Amino acid sequence: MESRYSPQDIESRWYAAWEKARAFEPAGHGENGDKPFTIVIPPPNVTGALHMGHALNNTLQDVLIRFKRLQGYKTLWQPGVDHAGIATQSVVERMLQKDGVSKHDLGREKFVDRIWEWKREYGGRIVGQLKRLGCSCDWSRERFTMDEGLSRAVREVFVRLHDDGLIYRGARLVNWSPALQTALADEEVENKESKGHFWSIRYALEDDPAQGIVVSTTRPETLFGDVAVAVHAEDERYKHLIGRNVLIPVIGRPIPVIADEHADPEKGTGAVKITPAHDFNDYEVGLRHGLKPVVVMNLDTTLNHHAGPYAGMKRFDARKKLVKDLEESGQLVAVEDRMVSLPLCYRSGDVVEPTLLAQWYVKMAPLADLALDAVEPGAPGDKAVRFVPDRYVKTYRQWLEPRRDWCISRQLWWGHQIPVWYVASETGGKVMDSTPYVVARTEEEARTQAQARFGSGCVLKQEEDVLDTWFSSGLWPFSTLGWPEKTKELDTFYPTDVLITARDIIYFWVARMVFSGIKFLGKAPFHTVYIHGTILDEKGQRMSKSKGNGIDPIEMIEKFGADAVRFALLTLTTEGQDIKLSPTKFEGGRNFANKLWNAVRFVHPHLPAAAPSLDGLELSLADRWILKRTNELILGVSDNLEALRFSDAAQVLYRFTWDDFCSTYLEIRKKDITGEDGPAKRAAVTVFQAVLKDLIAVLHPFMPFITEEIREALGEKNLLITGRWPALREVPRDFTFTAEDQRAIEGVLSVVSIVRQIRASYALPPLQGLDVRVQLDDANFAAALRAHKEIVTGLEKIGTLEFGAEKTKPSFSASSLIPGGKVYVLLEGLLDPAAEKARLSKELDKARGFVTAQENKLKNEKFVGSAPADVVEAEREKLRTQIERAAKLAEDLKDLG
RNA sequence: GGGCGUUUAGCUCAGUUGGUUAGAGCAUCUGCUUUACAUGCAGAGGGUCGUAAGUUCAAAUCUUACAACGCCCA
Repeated sequence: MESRYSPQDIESRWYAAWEKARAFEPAGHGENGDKPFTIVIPPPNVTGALHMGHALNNTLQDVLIRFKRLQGYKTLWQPGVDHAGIATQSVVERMLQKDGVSKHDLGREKFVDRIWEWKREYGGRIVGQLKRLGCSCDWSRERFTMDEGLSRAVREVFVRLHDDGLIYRGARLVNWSPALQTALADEEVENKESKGHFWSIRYALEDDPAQGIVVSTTRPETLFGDVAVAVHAEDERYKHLIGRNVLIPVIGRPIPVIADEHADPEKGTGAVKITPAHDFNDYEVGLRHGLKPVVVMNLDTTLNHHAGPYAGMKRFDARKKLVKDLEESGQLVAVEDRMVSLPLCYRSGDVVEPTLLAQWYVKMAPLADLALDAVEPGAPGDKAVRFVPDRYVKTYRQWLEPRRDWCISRQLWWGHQIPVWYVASETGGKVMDSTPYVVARTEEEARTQAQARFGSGCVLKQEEDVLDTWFSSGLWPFSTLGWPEKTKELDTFYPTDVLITARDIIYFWVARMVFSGIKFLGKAPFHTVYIHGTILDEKGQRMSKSKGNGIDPIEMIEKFGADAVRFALLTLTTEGQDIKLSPTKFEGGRNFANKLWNAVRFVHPHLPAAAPSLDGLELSLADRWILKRTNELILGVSDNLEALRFSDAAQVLYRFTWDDFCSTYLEIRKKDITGEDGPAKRAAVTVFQAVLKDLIAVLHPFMPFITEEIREALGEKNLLITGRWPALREVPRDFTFTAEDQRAIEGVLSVVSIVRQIRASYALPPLQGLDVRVQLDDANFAAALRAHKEIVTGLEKIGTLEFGAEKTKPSFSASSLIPGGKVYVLLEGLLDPAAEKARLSKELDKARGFVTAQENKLKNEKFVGSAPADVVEAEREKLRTQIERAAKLAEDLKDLG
């Protein structure tokens, strides 16, 4: 074995071995063998490359899946990718653009073929990267949202929702992304504050141009679409104007002054222009007053004929010119700099234009209610969803509660084409808002339906729009398992268990999965949603391509190893907290792997060939102690993982491995392990091997690669990944460990600790044997420690070591306290009485300070009266020990003269 | 404006239901070529737990207010 663990050489080998063994496929063994445990991967975009957020998200999933697999569950980690409509279409469009080809040159069908080609060639990139990380997804079941089966699920859901009256087509205001030329859902719009202006413009009264009303706006170019000016009904400044007409500047079209609460007397001039076709608030105002919207902007952001002289100009050019013209004509009353909230398209960054267009919608109220009920305290078991941390229920509720209808149509070519067929022949071959349509699972079904209603000669034309990507990802927990077919997989693995994701996905995805699952399968898709934190850079900023502050997980894997990357991320994953990351954080993981590696490397030549059995061995106190600690390790890791406390689980492993197993146990038994064959050596190497076997099993979910490598070095035949979660060794059947043993090991270890402190403070070389006297208050305790003096001599270079109950302080000795006694280190010729005095005095002051505080506490009758008896007794005990400490320190101090 | 989170050692963070003399890793300092590991070993220093008030016998922990920083929504 190499003196340094080098992950690079072994990781791909083990991954291949797991795949070859089909270890990722659901199996199950033992008493849990029939119980399924399922996680569906939050499908990454097919265009995506692995970033740190993915690395964290998938590490967490892999830990749980490997843990449950070892426990014997029939585990399925369902992988796959998402077709990411907008992102993917843009990528391929950009590629074509380089060759000077537009998607329109190709036509829809050929363009979609090109995307499929692209997907086949580049789309699997992230899958390969997940493998580098060690993810044990069942790749034989990999799905893609555009697969035939998943597309069937999409059509089925569309038809069923439509039949239930939950899908409709309607013309209303939508978020229009001019750059992408598609409508967007509300969640796909990001509002960003940026510098803008507030222009105050005077509208003259129609019947008295000398009078007017000044309105303020951040988007003057929309004034051609104004249908009213609104003021507050109680606003004394404008009361008299209500009902009269004002003229839109430039074009002179008369519009009424109306009273509406949308006008806030405190804001600006208190009068606002109403443009229902281009503003969401105004749209509502328009509806309230029965005002017909006037559309002034085309989909390419040029203004239309309503804009008079500005017709044909792009929105921002028109704004610039209009402002200038208004200024010149004296109608611009004021300009104010101010921050404005700009709606931006989350993909293109373009300014979104609210636009009046016919789109397809899902009626959310009944579905949102299903999802909301799922997080109510009394929700029935199979319809209940809990969040970890539970505060995210609030985020989830906030999004669902408005029950806003969901715009699901996108003017894209890549995606699930909406399964709606217009009967074009009914409107002269053209598709118009009034054209009747049928909704069906297939074109054939559509034709049958249409012919029954419109006669055999009718001509059908399928809706050109595609569905929002989230429409299909919302079905992921069951569409991947074969729904709407009644499959065995669905039967076995639905509902799934835990969904692990990031908080920005709660809106987009989690809520939609929950109501889809309950609506179509009658059961929530998972019982638990674990929301992990966001990965940030060292300064606490989000990592992003544009900032260039990202840390590439693959680069880190190459530098430190996948296990190290995983372990570091797990250590940092405390409940829901964001993670400030820097490459140095992975060093800890790498060092940890190397530590374990070297421990194994050291003992390796001495390991017995046979499988470890504790029967008939002469187990020392250290042996029995590490066996007991191993039980605690197994329990600690299990409990923490069950509770989704990843960092705590990792911490337990780290502490055990580094402190207990390496620094303490291995150091105590070092001489025996490398020594002559005999009972001591046999016991030591066997216990080492037995503990190591359990350790690598419980460590495996966290560090799958190095643990397989070590397992192989131990000569084990079967892969660790498909092995068993270790059972606890029973006390006293397998070994004994009593309360006295615990006291004894703590006693000898505290002697070691004192010797080390004194050695360090006198700068004595590690190899200088020290003569040590340990004086205990209790002769039995002295005997118990004496029986295990080999632990002290194993950890420290000792000359002579005596344990006794007689209270004499050896001359020229440094002393310190351990619970129940004193430790003296003989330092003839070396002792520095002044330094020694200072050290002891400091200790004594501390102890006395504590005694005073403790006495005051116990003098307080309220404390003694109202605190629980066990707490009071514990405090009394503390006082007694500190009084004793103080007395002992004072004795030794006196002896120093 | 509404919601949520964070504030504990120089840095990054733990601290479960209030009951220790508040912990870890990194960094710092001292000493170690002790033949598993310098990606290491041994030891040490370092915190009035954001501020203020309150509840309580007892507060890093509960309540309220304030401050700073961050995220989400409008």
